[in-house]
Amino acid sequence: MARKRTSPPDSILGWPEAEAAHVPLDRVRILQTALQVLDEIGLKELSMRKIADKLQVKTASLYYHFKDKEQLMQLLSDKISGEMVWPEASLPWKEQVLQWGIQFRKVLLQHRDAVELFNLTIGVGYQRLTQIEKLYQLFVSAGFADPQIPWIASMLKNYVLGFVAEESRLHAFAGDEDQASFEAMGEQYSRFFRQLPEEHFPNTIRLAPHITSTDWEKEFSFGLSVLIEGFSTKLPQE
Amino acid sequence: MARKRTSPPDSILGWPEAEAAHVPLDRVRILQTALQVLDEIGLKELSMRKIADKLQVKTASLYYHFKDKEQLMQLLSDKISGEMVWPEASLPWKEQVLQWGIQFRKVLLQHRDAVELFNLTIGVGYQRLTQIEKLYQLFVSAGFADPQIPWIASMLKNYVLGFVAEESRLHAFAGDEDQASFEAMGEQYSRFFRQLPEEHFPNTIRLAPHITSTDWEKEFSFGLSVLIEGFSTKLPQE
DNA sequence: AGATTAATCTAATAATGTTAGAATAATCGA
DNA sequence: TCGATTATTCTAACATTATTAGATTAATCT
Repeated sequence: MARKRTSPPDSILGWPEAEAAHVPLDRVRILQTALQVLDEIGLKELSMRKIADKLQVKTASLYYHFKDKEQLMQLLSDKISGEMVWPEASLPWKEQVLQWGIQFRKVLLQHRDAVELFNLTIGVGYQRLTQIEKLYQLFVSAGFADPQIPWIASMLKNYVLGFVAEESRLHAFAGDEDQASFEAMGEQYSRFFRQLPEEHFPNTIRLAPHITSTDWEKEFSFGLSVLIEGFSTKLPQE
Repeated sequence: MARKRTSPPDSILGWPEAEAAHVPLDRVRILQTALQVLDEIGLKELSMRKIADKLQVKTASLYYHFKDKEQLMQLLSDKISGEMVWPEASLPWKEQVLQWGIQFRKVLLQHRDAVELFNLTIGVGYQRLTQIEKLYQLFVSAGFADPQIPWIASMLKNYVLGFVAEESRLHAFAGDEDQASFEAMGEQYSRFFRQLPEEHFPNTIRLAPHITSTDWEKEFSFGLSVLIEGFSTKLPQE
């Protein structure tokens, strides 16, 4: 894994790889590998040491580039946010909301524990602010009243975050080893419901099949539709 | 803070306080004081050591009663959930949803960092399961279709969690020292918006006044109303 | 080449969750 | 009431964490 630098490899003179020995650190490169580490071992295991190790650098060096771990995580969440793809501004607003939600969910699912990271940090970075700005823009042009726009935008954002949180929580609950264990997942999960005392949780038990074998795509767009319809009722008539 | 036990205080003979020296530990008492500690110093500072200290007990003793910190936090969130007050089942379902949301938010605001605690643990405890069970019951009697009930209930729960998360996050952002610094809070908060580059965040800046001086009660019931209206559109006609 | 700044490392600190095994307290059977 | 058994709590250690001060090396500029 770690490449030795004592005896440089026999390579053509001036070949770039030769003196790529110790590339200096910078925020971008640190965040890059931090994201890699996150994807590999998850948020709970993500530590300054592990990031530094992967960079072949001592832990303390990171503190020259970041105030503390919180700032690093802050910027990490911002980097992830930067992967957002914006919906076409020409589309009707309902379609735009739909696309925004789909894209946001996609980004969150792309990186391990991304939701937890988002919930742990405040969205004051450039990318995350832009994300909200775009939402505001969307609802402004849809004709919503100014005071309600931040409320609506917040609801939409929180819906996606909450949804993906639950989605990946259940993935973890069922054991994340194989992705082929789709069967076993439903099994282990619904075993939990079966052991509940029937007299206290009649509805939970009766609805269990619908919970354990939910179609995430369907559930997600159902929720978006609920929100969009709900928003519509608050749209001022003209 | 810690009371010495070497020389018992001069007190009337047989006075109860005298031999209240070492009450044995049990889950209930530990969780009680854990909740106290949480309210005093917050989730980030909550440690096994601090809980044990308050109980005048060594840290390791807690591990006789709990598997690990996660289980303790798990049951702690469950205890908080137990403070829920359920809405009257005789009320119309829309009113019940409203009351459920209001009560849940109230409970979450009652304890420091309760939302973060809820987000960090999975809701498989008795009280939290009951909370969901009640929601299911509510939507069943309202006449919703079975497959959608878990979806709707999840949305409602996540809305309250997301809302209170944001609410208390902004409290913290503005400095939680004085509760009298309601003015200063808006000030420090809106200073943040003023320093944003105008060309990139026109909407955010224009809407800033509505964000910094939002009426939380109004915003909360607005959101509940959006959800209720949205749910209504999914109600099967009969 | 010499001096100044930038970047990284060494080494230490305080705090965390957790565990094995010793010591104590409580309980129960005779 | 004694002895043995079980239930709790403590002692003492481990490994890991984030963070910092100050020494050391590398890079840059005059």
